[in-house]
Amino acid sequence: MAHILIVEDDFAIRELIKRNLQMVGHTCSLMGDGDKVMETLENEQFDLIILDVMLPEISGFDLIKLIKEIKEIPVIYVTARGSLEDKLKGLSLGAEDYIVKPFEILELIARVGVVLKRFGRNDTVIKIDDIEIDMKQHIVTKSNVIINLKPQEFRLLEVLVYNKNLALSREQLLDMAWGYDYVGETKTVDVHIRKLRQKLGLENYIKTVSKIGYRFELK
Amino acid sequence: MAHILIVEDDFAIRELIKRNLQMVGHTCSLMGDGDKVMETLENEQFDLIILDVMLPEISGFDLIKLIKEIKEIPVIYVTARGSLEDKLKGLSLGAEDYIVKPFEILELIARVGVVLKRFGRNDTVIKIDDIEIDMKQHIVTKSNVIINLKPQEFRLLEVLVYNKNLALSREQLLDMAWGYDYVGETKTVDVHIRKLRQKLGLENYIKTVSKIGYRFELK
DNA sequence: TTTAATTTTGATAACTTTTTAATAATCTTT
DNA sequence: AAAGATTATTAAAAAGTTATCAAAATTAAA
Repeated sequence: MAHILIVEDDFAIRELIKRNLQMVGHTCSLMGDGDKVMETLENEQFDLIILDVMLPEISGFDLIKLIKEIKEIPVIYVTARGSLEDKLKGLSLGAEDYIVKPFEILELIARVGVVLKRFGRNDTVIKIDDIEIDMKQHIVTKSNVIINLKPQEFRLLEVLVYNKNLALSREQLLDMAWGYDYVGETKTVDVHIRKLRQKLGLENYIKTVSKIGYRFELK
Repeated sequence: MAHILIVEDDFAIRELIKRNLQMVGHTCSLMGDGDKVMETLENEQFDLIILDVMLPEISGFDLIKLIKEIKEIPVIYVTARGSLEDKLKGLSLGAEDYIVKPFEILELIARVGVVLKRFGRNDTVIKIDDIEIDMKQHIVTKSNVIINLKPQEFRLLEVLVYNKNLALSREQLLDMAWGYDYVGETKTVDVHIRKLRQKLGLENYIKTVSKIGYRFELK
């Protein structure tokens, strides 16, 4: 999927972000301070930077400015402070989004997804064994045969793929694939999961996590 | 359709552009810097060049100048968001259009289409089974019988053909075939789709993508 | 200005998708 | 191993979307 640079001085948070982004298939490089960011950007291609604005040496805001001068790369910045002013400052400097600590890890993943999509850097075709999911064409094939998925099945599949290897509760799945304002039973998730397993032969990939929900297991 | 040269130093963006132009049927050659552009142009025929103005070795603006000296070939240049001055500079040097990063991929495809059309380099006749669409003359025939399409029906057909295999929402279709400033119901798209299907017997080609819109499926 | 042609809208029919609810199967815990 | 709880499976009901038609509105032409 995407290659992401994480610049964050707190070791625990750095690792937390990395672990979770890796779990859904991104690759990550880590940095504890802003010193070598510009240098690294010269030599390595990234699809996205996640940047703490409270760094020991250099202000994250200054860094955004520098990054934007040399590269057309999206930045999501992480801020502890709550002031609206700070948030706007980062955005006006060209950051694509921000997130406030402490944050929900699923929210971070979702924002990363949105930004990557906006920048057209995420995969439009995902392959699992003989299954191909083409996000742009809205077509799913298995062994090159088109499998007709209902719209809601497709959305659920997207969410599962995008959050692969994470255990997702039925409520989370409803939020993400049906929308936060959805009202209805969680049972409908089960029924849709069944359809995906059946139509795409994903019995070995979509695992039931008892008492919680489901997890899409991918290498 | 057309053969397009993409000169862009950012690998991800280069591939992104290629992928999408190929999806709608163009062929592409890629270059990471401006060094060999002139040389390549001597040996290979292109219908269009997409050129990043921020290249490592040579300025894209200088390149436009050089290209225009030796060839009658349209150039669309890609520039980071910025000054009006820059945009005008490229146009005054003879570029046909420009696009600002980060860009919507559909917008790029649309601009490529417009420029190719203006230069008369895109296919003027497209064939689907027994249907022939003459883009230049605005004439459509089925089994050599002229089918009278209303102007708006033809514009919609053009957009569908030009974005073949992509799932397009009613809103996107309105933007592209009716114009971004169009105000009105999306229903009118449905009615025009019906007309095209009916008049041209395209029931098996223009697929409904439930909850999204339509997709024109071609080989 | 009147007439003709085109486009849009709104009503309803036809169809598709989603949800629910009931029952069977499976898993967990004691 | 049995009871209790959770999940799988089905199919019918409900909800939602798209297709179709023709009248109304708009635009262009005479």
